[in-house]
Amino acid sequence: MQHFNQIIHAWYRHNKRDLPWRQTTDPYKIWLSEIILQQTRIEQGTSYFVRFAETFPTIKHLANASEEEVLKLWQGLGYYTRARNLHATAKKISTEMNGLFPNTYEDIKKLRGIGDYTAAAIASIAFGLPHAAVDGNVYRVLSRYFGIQAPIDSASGKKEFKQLAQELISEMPPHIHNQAMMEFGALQCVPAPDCPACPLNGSCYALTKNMVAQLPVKQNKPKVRNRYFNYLVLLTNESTYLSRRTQKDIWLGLYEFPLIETSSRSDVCHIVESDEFRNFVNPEHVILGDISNWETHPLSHQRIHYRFIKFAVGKESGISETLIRTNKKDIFNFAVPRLIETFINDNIWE
DNA sequence: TAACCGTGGCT
DNA sequence: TAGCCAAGGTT
Repeated sequence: MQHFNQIIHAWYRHNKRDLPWRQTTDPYKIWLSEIILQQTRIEQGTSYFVRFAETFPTIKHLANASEEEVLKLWQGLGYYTRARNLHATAKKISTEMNGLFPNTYEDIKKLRGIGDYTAAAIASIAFGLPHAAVDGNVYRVLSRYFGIQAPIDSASGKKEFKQLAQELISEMPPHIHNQAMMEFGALQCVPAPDCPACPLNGSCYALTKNMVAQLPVKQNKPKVRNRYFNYLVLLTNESTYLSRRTQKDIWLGLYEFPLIETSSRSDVCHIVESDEFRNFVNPEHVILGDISNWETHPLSHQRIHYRFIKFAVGKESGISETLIRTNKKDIFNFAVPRLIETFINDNIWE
C-alpha cells in the first residue's frame, strides 16, 4: 500500500493538470467545481466553472441571483437539479448560516446536492480534512490495482471501496491524495488503459490476472424508455410561444415549445385533432407549416424521439394563457434543453 | 434497492 | 454503430 501511494503521488506531481479550481482553497469555489463536475468530464465542465465564478464570485452573489439566471448559465450542462440545489444551498448558507460554508464533513454533507463523495472532496480540498473521496475514477483504480470485485453499484461494494480508500489516505495530505487518485484514474487508469505506460504495471492485480477490461464490476444495467415529443412551434410575424416544465420529470424548470407527447411516432393529423392541441390553440385559426423529420436525443435513461411542427398563428388563434409569448430575439434569454437550443440556433430568427 | 436525472466524447 | 461512462445525488 505504501508502494502504491508513493507511485501515485509521484505520478501526480509530474502529470497533474493546471485547472482553475486548483488555484484556490475558497470553499465556495471548491464546492462550485465539485457540483459542476459531478458525472461530468473536466473538458465539459471547465468553461462553466469559469463563467459561474466570474458571474457569481461569492456565495452571496449566487444567493442573490434568480433561479432563472442560474439555470440559464447552467444550460447545456445537464442534470439540472444540480443547478437548482446549488442555488437553494447558496441561499440557505447566505440567510441561515451567516454566509459561512460549513467546515466539517458532517455539516457539509447535510447540504442539498452534496453526497458522500462531494462532502469528502470539499472537506479535504478546502479544509484539509482526512476524508477519502471515492468517485468513478477511484473505483476503477482501486478495483484494478487491488483486485476488488465487489460491484461498485451495490451498497456493500461502496462500503468496501470507501474503507480501503480511507485506509490509503493516511499516508498523504488528504487534498493531494484525493486529487492524485482521481487524476490518475482520469488520465492513466482510464476504461481502456495504456498499461505498458503505467507506473504501477509491475504490481497491478488486474493486469497480472488479465482482468483489466472486467474491472470495475457493475451489476445494474439501466433500462432506457422511449418517448415521443411533438413540439409545436407557433409563429406570428415576430414572436413565438414557450412553456415551462414544472412536472417532476426531465428538464424540470427549463423552457421548451408547447409539447404534445405521444406513445409512438404518430401522424400529424392525430396531433392536430387531439384535445391537448385544442388546449394550446384554436385549430380552425392556425395554418400548418413545415414539419421536421423525427430525430432522437438519447438521455441516460430515456431515448427522446422528437420533431418540430410549425404553425402560423394570428391574434384570433386562441393561444392558451399558460403559454409564454416571447419575441424571437428574447428567446435566447430562456434556459432550454439542448435539443431546443439546437433547433433555435438552426432556424434563423430575424 | 432500483429508478431516475443530461450531455458529450470515445471506441 | 451502439454502448460505455464521466470529480454522483435523490427518492
